[in-house]
Amino acid sequence: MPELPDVETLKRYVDSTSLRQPIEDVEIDAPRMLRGASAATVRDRLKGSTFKETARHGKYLFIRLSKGRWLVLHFGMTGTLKYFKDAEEAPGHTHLLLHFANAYHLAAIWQRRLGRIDLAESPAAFVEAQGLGPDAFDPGVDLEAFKQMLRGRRGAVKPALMDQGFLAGLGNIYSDEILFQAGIRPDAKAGGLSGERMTALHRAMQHVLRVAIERQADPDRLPESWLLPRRQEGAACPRCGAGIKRMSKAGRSVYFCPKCQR
DNA sequence: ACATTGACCTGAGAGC
DNA sequence: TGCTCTCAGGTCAATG
Repeated sequence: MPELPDVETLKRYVDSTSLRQPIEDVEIDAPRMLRGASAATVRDRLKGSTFKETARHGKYLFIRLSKGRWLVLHFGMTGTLKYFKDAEEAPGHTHLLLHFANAYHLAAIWQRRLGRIDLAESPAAFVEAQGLGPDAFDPGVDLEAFKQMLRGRRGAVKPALMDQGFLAGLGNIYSDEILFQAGIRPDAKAGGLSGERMTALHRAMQHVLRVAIERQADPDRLPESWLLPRRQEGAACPRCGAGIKRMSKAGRSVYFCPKCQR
């Protein structure tokens, strides 16, 4: 699930459910997912805090705690959040569970344990320490900045888009979608794209992210004209009807239309 | 600098 | 039904 639009949706979910509620108790069972702060430190910091505000950078969600510092969550491939009332509703694979004073609960769930829980002084400090590039949806990444960044890359365009140190937030699914909408082959050289194609790529990136966020990153609500609902080998390209191709690259599947993307 | 591979985890779906 | 195999929206380290 969690690429930039999914994490933005989770951020808004926290905003609409969990702000300003005192946290009365905390359960953590996530040894491998804690890399910076220990479970005890995270628990102490959360317990008795409220959530003051949220922020997002790339695929990371940050939540400012009233006792100071920010909770950092990364959702890996299967992570998500659930806010609920009845304790019996606690989902399986919950690795962080907060009990609010209003008797509601917030569960952070990772079916596969690929994810991260941490504390940071600030989102900016974390982004710096982690070596993340600018957020892909940041207006500061305007066309000129984007072109400048691409020109410095020698490799293929898809790995560049997915490189969190280059641009933060895009993963396998959305980078395929953006390249599809821009009409660019995933294995085209990033730095060798014409100015026109870089412009198309930038426009597609903005468009895909904006629409996906508007639709709460729900695959069932994304436009039929997108590649996303047909990411399977041989499916009909929504634009030209040709068969969608699948390639394996760096251990991940790449889907594209060989006719529309050149 | 860049690309590839395997490891980390668990579950779903396909094929037999 | 049950087994085995492959794959899944991410990242990191190690290797060519």
